Amino acid sequence: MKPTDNLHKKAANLLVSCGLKKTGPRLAILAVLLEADKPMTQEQIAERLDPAAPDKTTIYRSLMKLVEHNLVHLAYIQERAGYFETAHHCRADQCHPHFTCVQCHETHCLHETLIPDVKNIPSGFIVQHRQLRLEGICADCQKLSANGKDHEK
Amino acid sequence: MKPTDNLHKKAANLLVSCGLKKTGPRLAILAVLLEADKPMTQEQIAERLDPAAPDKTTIYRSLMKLVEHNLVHLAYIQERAGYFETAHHCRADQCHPHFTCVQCHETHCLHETLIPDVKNIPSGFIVQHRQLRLEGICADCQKLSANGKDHEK
DNA sequence: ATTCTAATTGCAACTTAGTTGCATTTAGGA
DNA sequence: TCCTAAATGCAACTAAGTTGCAATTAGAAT
Repeated sequence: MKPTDNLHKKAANLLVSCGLKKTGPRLAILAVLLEADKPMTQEQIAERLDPAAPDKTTIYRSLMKLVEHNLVHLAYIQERAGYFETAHHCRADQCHPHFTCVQCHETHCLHETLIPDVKNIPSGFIVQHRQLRLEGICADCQKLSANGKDHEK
Repeated sequence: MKPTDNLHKKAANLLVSCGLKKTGPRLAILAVLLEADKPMTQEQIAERLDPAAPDKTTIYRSLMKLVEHNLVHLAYIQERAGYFETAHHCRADQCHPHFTCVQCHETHCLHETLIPDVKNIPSGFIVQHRQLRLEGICADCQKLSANGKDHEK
């Protein structure tokens, strides 16, 4: 049994549980996102699926449907491109935070990190969801700096 | 003394304090952002400055310079457009959170709300800055719902 | 005040992520 | 197997933001 089979089965279950049709593009896209377990752009998904990738329009429309049914989230936008990820380990009131390194611009999911409650919210606002982005220096870039190597762009 | 004069003076001081040239476009753009005290797009800035608005390229380049020198932040991206705001009441390690209403899609700055410290960050990551986005229902939309008026799109 | 130069501006052409309209195909219930 | 609403693919489009370059200008040097 190929590992892909598992992912497709998982993807199929997720689609069914939302009452969505199990179409080829949706299964493929969801499987890719489940396997990657990190945010991806439409383009990256297409590359991953090459040469059998669905049309770009279909990918976008599929992603929208999946977001609509809460199977996928738009995690963040970087360089004008949206990054999507599966929502299967997110809570209703928060996803995990995302950490972006200011040197190498890589973004990491902090699956284990909880977003703390926020105090002092002005009255009148009902908060349903919180999203946290962190910036700083990742381990790799710290090592590079420690080695005396400057690697500015 | 027109209120605009104050803003221009403030803007001029900020530019000088960063060693930036006091050019017409920069003064105008900064003054607009200082006056609005909320995030604006390039287009909104241009509208505000109409008919004497600088070229769109100039606005973008000015904003980039201002961001570079930490006078302005890219607060968030919505509908594929970047929203910029003055950084003059932000701390180095965090800005204020932004609250977006899921019904009317208005975004509000929560200037008084602090972003709490985050626990459980995997070792290896040095966090320099945190950014929080909140989603929920704003006071206006709560009132509308209470009045029994459905105003879905 | 005048001169000089690097920085800034404006314009036009471009890039590209994402969208729209429409004809064709298909999933899945009847 | 039939049927229909939903989904797909393609081509044309939209619009935010970028790039190259020639003309202008802020502000330091003279």
